[in-house]
Amino acid sequence: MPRPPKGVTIADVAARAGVSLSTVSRALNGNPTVDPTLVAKVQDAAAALDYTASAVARSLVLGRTQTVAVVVPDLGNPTFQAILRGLSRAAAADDYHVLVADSAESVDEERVLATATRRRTDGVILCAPRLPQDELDRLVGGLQPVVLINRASGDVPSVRADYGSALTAELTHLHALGHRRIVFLAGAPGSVANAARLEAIEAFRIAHPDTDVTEIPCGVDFEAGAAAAPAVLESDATAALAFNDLVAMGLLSALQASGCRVPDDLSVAGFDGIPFAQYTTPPLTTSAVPAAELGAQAWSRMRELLESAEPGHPLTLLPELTVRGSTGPAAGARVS
Amino acid sequence: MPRPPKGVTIADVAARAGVSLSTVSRALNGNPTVDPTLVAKVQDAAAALDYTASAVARSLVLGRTQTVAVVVPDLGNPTFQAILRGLSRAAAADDYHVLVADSAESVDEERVLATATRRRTDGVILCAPRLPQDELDRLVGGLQPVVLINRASGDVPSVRADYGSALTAELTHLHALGHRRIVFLAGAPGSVANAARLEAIEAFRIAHPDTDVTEIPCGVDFEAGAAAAPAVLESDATAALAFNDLVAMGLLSALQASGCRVPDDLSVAGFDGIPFAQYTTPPLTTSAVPAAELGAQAWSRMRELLESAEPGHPLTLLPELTVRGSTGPAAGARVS
DNA sequence: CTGTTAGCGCGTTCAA
DNA sequence: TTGAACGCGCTAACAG
Repeated sequence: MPRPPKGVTIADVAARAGVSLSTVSRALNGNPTVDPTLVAKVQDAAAALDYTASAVARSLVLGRTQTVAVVVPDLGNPTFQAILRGLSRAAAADDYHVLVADSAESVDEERVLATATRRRTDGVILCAPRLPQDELDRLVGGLQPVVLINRASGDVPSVRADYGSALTAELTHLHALGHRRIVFLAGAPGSVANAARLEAIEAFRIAHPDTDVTEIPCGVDFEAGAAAAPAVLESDATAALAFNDLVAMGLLSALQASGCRVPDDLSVAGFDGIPFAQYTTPPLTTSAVPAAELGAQAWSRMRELLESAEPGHPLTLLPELTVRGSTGPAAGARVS
Repeated sequence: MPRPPKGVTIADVAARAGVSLSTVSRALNGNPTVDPTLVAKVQDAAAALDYTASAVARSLVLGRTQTVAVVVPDLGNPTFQAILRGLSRAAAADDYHVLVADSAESVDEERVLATATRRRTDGVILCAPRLPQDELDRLVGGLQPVVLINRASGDVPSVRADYGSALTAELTHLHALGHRRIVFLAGAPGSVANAARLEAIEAFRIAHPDTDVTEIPCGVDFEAGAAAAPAVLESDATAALAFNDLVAMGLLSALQASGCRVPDDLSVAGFDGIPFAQYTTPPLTTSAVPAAELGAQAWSRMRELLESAEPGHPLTLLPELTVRGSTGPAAGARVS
């Protein structure tokens, strides 16, 4: 077997085929103004030399890399994974590549990675829940084309899930079950995802003066949820609403470990609708965020931007309330 | 605020600083043979113009992209996510970028993506469980530098989890609990991951003639596991060993839905040790594959390759048996 | 229809 | 120490 020829260039192909560089370029790029005979010759030569045009050189001359960057807060979180997956597959279908960057839930990294990855790609899709709004506004200017996920900034194309409405739906669900004292396990204080939820809670409080919704600072992962269990038990709440499913799972587990029965003693609801929420015991009531769809739509926006077509209008998807066994009638309501 | 200057080139900086292109290049790259005065001038000019050298142009002239490709079978699978996460963070720490490609569990895609992504990166880290060995052997030649995850080929650097030993440990665990009739829910027929498990099973059969281990064709996800439940129930097995945790979770759920008690009626064990396995009911006995570590080590190998240092010797990590509530004494054994 | 020429934006020789 | 010129590998404009 011939050694895989390193550094075969277009000149080598041209020499072997007995034509000029441009003819090789044209032939290989399907330019119709080339004699079919020569096309065949060129293709043969290219095949024989195992030639493929240097992507970097093409990128330089064409001014585009066929690659987009995606910045996510945590590759370990199923929600962002689903977004990335949907995005990656959609982009691949359009022959685009995806450069990923994990900001490790850090504001600094979100900022740095966005600009760093942008320099070697044609655009960046930003999922940066922690970045303060003013910084985001400032950042996106120098990043274009940009698509935002779960954020907005000026008229930058964006796709988002309506966290507020979804949380309201969950609260309403709990209220209908008779819950009047509810605790909310909050996520990262600075994040917009958390802010959206808090806003919905505030509106709910006003609409339902009979119901007491209190916040407990918590976090975004298993450990945070488990660590919050004592605080939840100490409160006199009959239902706990977690920032996301990971928190809910951690909480659920810790609660049950200390003898608390769910949903008999306490109802627990999550958020995001990760696949695993279906397999806890009891299965988790949650709001199903169509994350993969969000990713695919984000790509769609980016594609339009890259083709300098009108980007689709901002998209807002409504997560679907998914009622499962972890929520039930309020303990108090049952007694009365 | 000045418009973010598009297309500021090194010439613009040179003009503004009143020096030549080469001086700008040298100054910005920290070449010590430049007059400190000029360095300052250049830096000022660059800052004023918000200049950053084109990554593509640098890549072309330097012959390296500071980017590696990672091909994974499914971005939706927690195990590969963990690998990607560990890899991505390790690479980022060394100022490298990561291009991801999701082969969607397809052999064709594994093959195509590997070469396609290689062309725009400095190397590829391949996690391709489906690719037949001969194809893999042929492929890696033209891909170098390459690092393999959970595969081997010639003396290509690789990192892997010892699936065989881990499965043996699980079988031994079940055997010790008195199980003598065990079903194995097999994964993708062609995959090496599956082959490694089957091999371990065969060895176990020989070592334990008293135990009957039968395979049931299954799959690699929730649905496959759930769909296999009837077959598992129809068998007279007292324990089921799933290809991975996803399958185990699907199975667990379907079994319980049809009234089967785990582990009293049937023990269930998974594989991979995904975080969620801890939150099923009962919690899942499994083998914890250090996936993030695998990813980090894969990067480490790649880094050594890129620095043309001696790549570390092939690494094999042993997954740790994690016994939880889903496995218990065999129903039969308990009666006797 | 084909070949020659000129860049894409940068790093790096080679002289000065 | 600095600048001018060359080349990375390729595509596109311009002639022929």
